[in-house]
Amino acid sequence: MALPRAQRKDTRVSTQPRQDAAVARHWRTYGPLGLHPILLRAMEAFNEHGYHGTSMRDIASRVGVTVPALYYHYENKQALLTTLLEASMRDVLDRCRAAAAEAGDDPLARFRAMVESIALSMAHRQGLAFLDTEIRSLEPANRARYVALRDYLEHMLLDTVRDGVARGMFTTPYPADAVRAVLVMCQGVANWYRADGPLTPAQLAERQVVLSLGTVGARDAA
Amino acid sequence: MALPRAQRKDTRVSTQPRQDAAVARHWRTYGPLGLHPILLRAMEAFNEHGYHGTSMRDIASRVGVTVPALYYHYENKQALLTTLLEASMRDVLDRCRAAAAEAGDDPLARFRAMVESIALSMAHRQGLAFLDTEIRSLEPANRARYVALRDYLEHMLLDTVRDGVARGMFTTPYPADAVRAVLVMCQGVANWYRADGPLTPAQLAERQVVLSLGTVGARDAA
DNA sequence: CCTACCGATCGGTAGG
DNA sequence: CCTACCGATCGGTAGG
Repeated sequence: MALPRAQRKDTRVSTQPRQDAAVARHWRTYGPLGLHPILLRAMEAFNEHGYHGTSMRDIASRVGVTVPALYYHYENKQALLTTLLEASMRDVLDRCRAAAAEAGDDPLARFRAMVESIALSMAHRQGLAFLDTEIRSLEPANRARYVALRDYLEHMLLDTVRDGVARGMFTTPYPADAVRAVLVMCQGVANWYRADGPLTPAQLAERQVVLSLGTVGARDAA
Repeated sequence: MALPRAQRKDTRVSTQPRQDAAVARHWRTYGPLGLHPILLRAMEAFNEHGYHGTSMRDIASRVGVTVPALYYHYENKQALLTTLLEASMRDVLDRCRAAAAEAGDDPLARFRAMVESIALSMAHRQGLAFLDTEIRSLEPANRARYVALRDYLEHMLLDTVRDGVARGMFTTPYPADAVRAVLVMCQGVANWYRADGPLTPAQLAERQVVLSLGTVGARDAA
């Protein structure tokens, strides 16, 4: 019983090579999602009907396999959701970290790069970003791990904003609230952005950067 | 069959007098919710487990009645959600309109009052505001009505921001995106605000006003 | 014995 | 408003 489980996990990892490769390249580069077909279809179903509104039978029929085939690859429905959400947040986090590292120590350049990277993630990975509304359906332990990742992102951004305030480059009297506002603004992109709309991801990201600079009270904003 | 339905509707209206009375008083005044116990418990359940994750039996047991009793008062589960969401959005809209009217024609005063009223709604009516995450579970016709109300709020705010830009009081190059950002910032309050936390609703609202002024590039922001 | 599944069905619960 | 139920479908698992 223990051996098959380990082997299943190896199967999962080996089916997601593209995503990791794309992340390793550059934070502004987005390749195909590279998700296992089961995860991809689960994501689509969760986004259309929500976690509880999606049946394993629905996911199975989208993939074109039977329900037991789903349980062969993933322990249960909860595992599908938590795998998706964690993969999503880790990707955002990795790219944001890379963007910050590339930008260097200047708070303004750092803040711009971080917000750009987050906004790009929301546009390029909208399907994953939209899943954020389902965190309530995570079991406590899974939610705790997800929230820890999200808090880490928030702290990274807050450190930069506080540094910018200390150096007189940002004027907001409420750095913590401003950071929360910036992140919720970016998250909100997942609700309305359309890839076939008038804005490219890069244009969308630039607008988010400008709006975010205003929110933290950057001197040269607007 | 037609007579009982009409009687049910009368019952619903007659059980919600307090809320309307509170709204009529002043946009900064918030009394008790005054929702029918079934709606109140349904709201709590939807917020804890989501629409599809909530069973009618769960709601019935919270109220202390049987499942068929629920169907006596409301047609089905969908009616509970759409009634809650529409009541919530109408209240926000009414208060925002009152705030705008009281503020007069100056775009800055008008924008401040509107954002304050929306933020106050999010803090005082957090349980209703949080339901916004469930709009996906509305049937098309119900969602259309809700979205129309939300769009009206957005247009009210956008008209004010555009007026402010035209008069040189706001400097944002992206009024529509800024308004969307401001509204999503306010909506985000429902996710993290705690009534037993350090901020009163009034303090929370003032912070949201300051952050929002930065987002639209108000001259005297921050 | 393994893998990658299948057809059928489990105990309970959904909205009505 | 309750008791007594329905057709169907839920998440998950049986043997092979």
